[in-house]
Amino acid sequence: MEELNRTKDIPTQVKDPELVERRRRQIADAAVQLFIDKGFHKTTTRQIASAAGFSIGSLYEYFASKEDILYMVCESIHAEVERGVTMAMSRATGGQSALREVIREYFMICDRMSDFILLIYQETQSLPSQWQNRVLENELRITGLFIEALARIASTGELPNLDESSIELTAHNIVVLGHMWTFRRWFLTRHYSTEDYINLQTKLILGMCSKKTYE
Amino acid sequence: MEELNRTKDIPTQVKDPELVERRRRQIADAAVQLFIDKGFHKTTTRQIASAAGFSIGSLYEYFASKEDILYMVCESIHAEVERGVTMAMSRATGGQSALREVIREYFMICDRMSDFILLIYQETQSLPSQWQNRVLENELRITGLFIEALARIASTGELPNLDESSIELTAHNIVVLGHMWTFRRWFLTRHYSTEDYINLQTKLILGMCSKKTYE
DNA sequence: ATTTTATGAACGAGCGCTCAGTCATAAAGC
DNA sequence: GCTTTATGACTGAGCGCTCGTTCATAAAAT
Repeated sequence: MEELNRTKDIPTQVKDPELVERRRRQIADAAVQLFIDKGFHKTTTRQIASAAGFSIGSLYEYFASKEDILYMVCESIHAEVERGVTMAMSRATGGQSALREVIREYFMICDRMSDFILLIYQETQSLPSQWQNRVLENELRITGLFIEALARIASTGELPNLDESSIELTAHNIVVLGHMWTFRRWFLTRHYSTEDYINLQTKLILGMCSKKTYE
Repeated sequence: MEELNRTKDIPTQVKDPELVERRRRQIADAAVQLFIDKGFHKTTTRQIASAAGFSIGSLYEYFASKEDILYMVCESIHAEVERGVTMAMSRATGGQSALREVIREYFMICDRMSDFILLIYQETQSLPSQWQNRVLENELRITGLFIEALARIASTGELPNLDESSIELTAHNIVVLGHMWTFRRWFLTRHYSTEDYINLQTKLILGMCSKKTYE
């Protein structure tokens, strides 16, 4: 889980910035697991402090509120997802199969980060609204990566019947169908392996993009 | 919002069953709005009672716990969605365009019930686990309606290249892409009207179902 | 010696839930 | 018909407790 510049905005009492970053990461790593296991509201600040290996007092040297901790957790999660997607895209070769590869990598990230992504779905609403917006912006930025990738592929002449609007919506669809693997996991894993899911969804998504439509 | 037989399982002190039903509906209607506005955890039992026009004491004559109220709210929401989908399906004519119609009706339901569907995504985790399972079963039953509908259409020879697995996953996709309109509303409404969204998604989903695939 | 960081007891607001009591209505007794 | 008793829906002050947060103090670092 990675520290972000964004978290500069969270106020602290402590002077040494390097220490702040180290401790915050320590706290966030402890908190995220508790949030996943019990939810934000049922996790107490004392539990977070002790899981991170500090006193409750110290915790409040590094964060001004419990919600700040949640915010940092959400930021870290999105940062990791974004990092993964960006890497996958820079690795991907061009053309039609680039899309397959990117989808595969993205779905693998969703698989690996299931619990974390689910947490964002469930607890974003618990954030103060200015931070809710930040989290939604993150979601949008990640979707934007897919829009760019699709546009790049479309500009090479593949995906002939996708206009701009369709490209944008398809990007959202891909992102959300990745999330679907996380929030319908309880059911989907009974019927599909990760591989099956990726292959089948890839087939369906490519069907979305690359053919004549009924009008 | 509709009362369900399912809620028989919720215990009560009150003898008259008709009164129980009336009062519970009254409480649920008040509670759902509070839950949507402030979330389950930030809504207090006193607020629910007073919004329903009772004392806190009475509230506990009809429900044994705050979580019971959330459970009933979730059940009512799913009941209404299921009712809508079932009606749409019985109305739908046969053939290719039946799918279009059903998707349209379902997406309209999602539009109308946005806040409610979002609530289920956010607060199902706050339920005791046996009731969580009930809610997930509801979600599955609704998906099942789409599986049946797709199977019916496929059996007429339309949708040639959908095997059983693809039909099932496509049903999940349709359900979730309807939900997407609710949980990405903050962004999607900036770019698409409800009509645009339905038309574009319908085009993309039909693309999923009805064409040769790349292998 | 002074500044910075760490501690955990203490605080008090707020929570879900209870329960002794009220009161309108209905049944029973006369 | 009138009085008494029984019923059960309804009330709300208050209990017991948990929680996020603070702050006086100690320890460590410089």
